Amino acid sequence: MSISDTKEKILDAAEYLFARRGFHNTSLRAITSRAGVNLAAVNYHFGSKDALLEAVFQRRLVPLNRIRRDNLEAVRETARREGRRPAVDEALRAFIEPTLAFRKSGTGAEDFITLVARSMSDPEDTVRDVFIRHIAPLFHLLFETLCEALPELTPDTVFWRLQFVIGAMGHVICMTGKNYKYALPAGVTPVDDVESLTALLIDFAATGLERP
Amino acid sequence: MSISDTKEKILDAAEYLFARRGFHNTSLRAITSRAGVNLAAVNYHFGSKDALLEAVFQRRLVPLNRIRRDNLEAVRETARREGRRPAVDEALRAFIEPTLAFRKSGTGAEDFITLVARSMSDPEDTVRDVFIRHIAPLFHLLFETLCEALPELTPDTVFWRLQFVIGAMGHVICMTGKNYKYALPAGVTPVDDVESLTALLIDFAATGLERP
DNA sequence: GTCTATAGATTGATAGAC
DNA sequence: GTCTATCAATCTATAGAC
Repeated sequence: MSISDTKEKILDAAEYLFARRGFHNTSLRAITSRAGVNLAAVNYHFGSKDALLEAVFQRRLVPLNRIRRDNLEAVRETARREGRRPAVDEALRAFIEPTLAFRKSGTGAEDFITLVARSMSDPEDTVRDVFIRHIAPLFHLLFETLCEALPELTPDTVFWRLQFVIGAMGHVICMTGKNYKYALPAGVTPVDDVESLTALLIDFAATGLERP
Repeated sequence: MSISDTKEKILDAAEYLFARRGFHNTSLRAITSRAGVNLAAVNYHFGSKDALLEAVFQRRLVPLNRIRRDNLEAVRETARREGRRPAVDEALRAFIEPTLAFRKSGTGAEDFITLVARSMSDPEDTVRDVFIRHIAPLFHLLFETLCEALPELTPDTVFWRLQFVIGAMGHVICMTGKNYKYALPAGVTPVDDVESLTALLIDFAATGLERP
């Protein structure tokens, strides 16, 4: 078995279990058992459990962040070329759409995005720090773009409204995750359709952000 | 030392530590050590660690839910008497204001509301189930009130927009918690003022909910 | 690179003296 | 009700054979 094969198996199993049970509540035994590899393989290939978490984030978040960054910069560039300010809904879409799209990827990425959303409010510093470290530069770019799009608002207002949007997105990601149970009120049909939910969120968020 | 004294001490310590480190990551030894009581006291007074979590929720969530329920029913009653529909921002305020007010209570309730917000997306079923069990009836009442306030929207739309609001509120509760670190962008001043943040959230949420 | 075996520490829970 | 002492299970990490 080649090196990368075992590493990939471990990453897949860790992603699956971290998302469903949490980092601290997932043992290396559970990971290696699910991956079908030896217990000692994690420490051989990654060094420690913490380093494994970092590797799980790295594998998917680096490509995802590249997409989100390219999208955001395209929105700014287009607006600049057309001599107008970037549109709020375009900026939000550049960030939100590729994020929620993980849900319909059909690969283990579905689990990954749940892991990221949960990491945002994880009580453990270890986990939350990994999240913040990976997301901070991108969040900053989104914030700047929205400030350009909404020059009549104070940066403070834009900042907190953006936090509301981040919170809303994180929550629906958790809710639509595999092991989240909630009782739908009578008359409400479950929305399995990622595109509809994305559109609903972007409309809601843009309307709230643009309030005078 | 009386019975209730020891029980209260344990509840205070558990609340503090569960909020900051998470349920699974907090040992009974850490709790009893902080409370200044014997290790065996938790199992004597509460039966198990799970039962202790339930008691921590009970102590503060029962009174809080009574306030939120009374507020919501007052909003409906006033609207009915005046022959109009309930206002969206009034309904939101009835729910959000007493929740965020925990932050400035000066007691351990500050920690408690962080614990609740984090429980919403906790990876462990044990924790999330306690949250859902306590919040479900109240969420249902808020949902119904908003459906009355927004009869031109489908229940599906109201449901998901309300979820966005819940997510936004939970996220700012986590963010303003004691041990949450984040880098403020240049030009943004930290908002310590709970009232301002509450108003900002209600305005944002009402605007998004009322979108046609 | 993969495996077994185990060290070393921590956990929730309980038995039994006082 | 409170305490000490301890059990049995779990955990991460590593040493060393193959």
